[in-house]
Amino acid sequence: MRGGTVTRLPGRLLKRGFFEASPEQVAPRLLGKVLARVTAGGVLVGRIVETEAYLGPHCLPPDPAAHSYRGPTPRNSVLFGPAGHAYVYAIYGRYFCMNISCEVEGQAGCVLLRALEPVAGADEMAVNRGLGSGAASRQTTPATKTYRWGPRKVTSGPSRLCQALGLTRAAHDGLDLLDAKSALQVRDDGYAVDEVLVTPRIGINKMNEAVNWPLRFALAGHPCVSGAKNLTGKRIHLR
DNA sequence: AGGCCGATCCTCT
DNA sequence: GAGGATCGGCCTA
Repeated sequence: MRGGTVTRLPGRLLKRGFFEASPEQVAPRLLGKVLARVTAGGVLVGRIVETEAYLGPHCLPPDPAAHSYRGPTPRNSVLFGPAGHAYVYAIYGRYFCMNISCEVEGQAGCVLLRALEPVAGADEMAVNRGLGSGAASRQTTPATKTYRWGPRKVTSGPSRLCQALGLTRAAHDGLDLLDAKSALQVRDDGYAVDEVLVTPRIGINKMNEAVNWPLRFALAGHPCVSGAKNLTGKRIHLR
């Protein structure tokens, strides 16, 4: 079953060391792990099915697409702190995106969460998205390939997943994701990942070399990966 | 099914 | 003062 109300957190917390590494390493390894938000009424859980790596300014060459590219600012300060913390920022005046800080304290670098698969609390997620309760389990229309409903409409996209889990900068930026008392946690429930799709990042369009860097990772063939296109790339197996 | 466009406001220069 | 790590609606077909 999927989407029912749950109060128990699945699996176990990840270790700090998991995130004290290059985002390029962390991003693919994060696939299959779960993001859990503890609310007053229960727990919203989504499996991470799509990520992107953003490299810190200490890297050579540095990553011009990263928010940390020009060094610490009030907004991105979490990125320069310890690993395993949430960096939530507002974009286009209406949306939020969520990242997880990587590297040791003092170095920036992060992983952007681009898509989840609802695991628990799917109905509440659908309501948070402004869709009807039950939208996550409602069938889509395969004939036209247009996803009017279904889990894809609920948590597929970096700002959609924030809306689904009710994540905001005010409430969640800077939270430690590896603390059992935290309202937002990343956990491992033993889900085994097979094939990983690797492509360039989405929305990085400026004329620089970083446009083509293969830093987007997704569970190959998973229906909740964002975008109907952008699915071409090499496929790898994690070692 | 794919492309374009506007919304909307915060952040940094 | 410019420009977003986006989204959804509307257009063409």
